[in-house]
Amino acid sequence: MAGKKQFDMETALDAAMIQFWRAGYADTSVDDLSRATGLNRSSIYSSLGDKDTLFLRCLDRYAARYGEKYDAALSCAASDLLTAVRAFFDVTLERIADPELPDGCLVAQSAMAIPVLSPSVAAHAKEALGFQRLRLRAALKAGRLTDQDAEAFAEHVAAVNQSLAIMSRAGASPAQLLAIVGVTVDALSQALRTRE
Amino acid sequence: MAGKKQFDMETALDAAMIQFWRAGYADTSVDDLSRATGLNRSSIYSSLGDKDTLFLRCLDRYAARYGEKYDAALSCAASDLLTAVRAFFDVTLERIADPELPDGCLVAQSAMAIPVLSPSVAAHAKEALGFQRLRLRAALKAGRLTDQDAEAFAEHVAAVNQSLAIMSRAGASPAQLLAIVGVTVDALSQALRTRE
DNA sequence: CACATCTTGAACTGATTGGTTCAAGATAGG
DNA sequence: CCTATCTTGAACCAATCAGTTCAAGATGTG
Repeated sequence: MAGKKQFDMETALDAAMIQFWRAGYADTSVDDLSRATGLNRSSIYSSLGDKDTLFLRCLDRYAARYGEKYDAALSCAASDLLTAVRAFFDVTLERIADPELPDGCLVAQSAMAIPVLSPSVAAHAKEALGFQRLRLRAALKAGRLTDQDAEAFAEHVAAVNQSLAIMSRAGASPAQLLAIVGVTVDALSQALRTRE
Repeated sequence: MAGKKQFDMETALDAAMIQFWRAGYADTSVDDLSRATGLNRSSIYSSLGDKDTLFLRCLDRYAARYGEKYDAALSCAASDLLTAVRAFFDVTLERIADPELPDGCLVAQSAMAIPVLSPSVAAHAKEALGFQRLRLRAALKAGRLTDQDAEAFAEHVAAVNQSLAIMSRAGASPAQLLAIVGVTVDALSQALRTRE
């Protein structure tokens, strides 16, 4: 079988992304990637690059895909900040609830592995986390929070969001995850109420 | 050199623990452990067991050591819950601030790697996280929180505490980490105030 | 001094790692 | 039908992995 592309690049990249997402960089071998994508070993190198390059592409793919969703969730921040932040967390909660996808978060996992990742991969992971904070800071300022509160809440919400990755990996139930974000949402609600 | 023990077991275990803590299970080879402990390869197997056994010992060691500190921090929960929770977070923040120790948290890192860890190691990691929640739940109930609030805050505080591991790995500053826990502490303070 | 005890370094096994190469074969366009 | 193009599987490489074994040597005790 040959002549034309035998596989769909997007599907293959998704499969590789999910493999990295589930097992992490260190615990994913090129053979694992071959099995996950259904692609031949040599096809991976010729079409997707070496392990490092491919991981970078998957990380960026992940950040772009869910970054868009987070952006969309926060788009109503100016008119209804509380709903926006709830929607922000929902992006994560729904992703975790999806049985097709691994638990956790590729960015969180990569951040955790930074001391043993290549500099460029580490930089991309940091960048993805930093972008998340920027997103949140902008949304919180667009809401009715003071600059100081917006900064603090941006750090907090980003951190709580990442904590869902750890907790879901450890087998936390949807109810437990909801309790985690609930306290944060209540705190935000309270902060908004006192400033009315 | 021989005849009597040439190395201090406690020092060696600490060195191994720190190596796992920094690089994680998958990214730590037995040679790394040999280098970190200063022990010979064969000494590791004869004195500390194989990689899996040693990792388990390090994980338990870590959980016991910091578990005690968390317990001590929460001991004043009944009389002053807010101070207790602040002290709880301080255990983590001080550990992160210690330049002798890696950033992050061995338990958080192990939890994140659960899908690729051996069942027994995964169980210990889950157990450590579960114990943390029990600790917190007991403390929050001993304070003046309702059962419902205590449950939710226990999940939340445990999660935020773990999030510090991710954020510190990604290079968050002490001020950023403080902002993260600040929102939680404020929320707890608020919850206590409304119930007075 | 001599013995028993323990550590050490080094060698070794078999499996797996990331990475590369290439002949064989299947296909599409001419 | 023929040819140029591409994928495929398999083999190969050097390096590293976890794990084991053992002779050599150093030590404290008797």
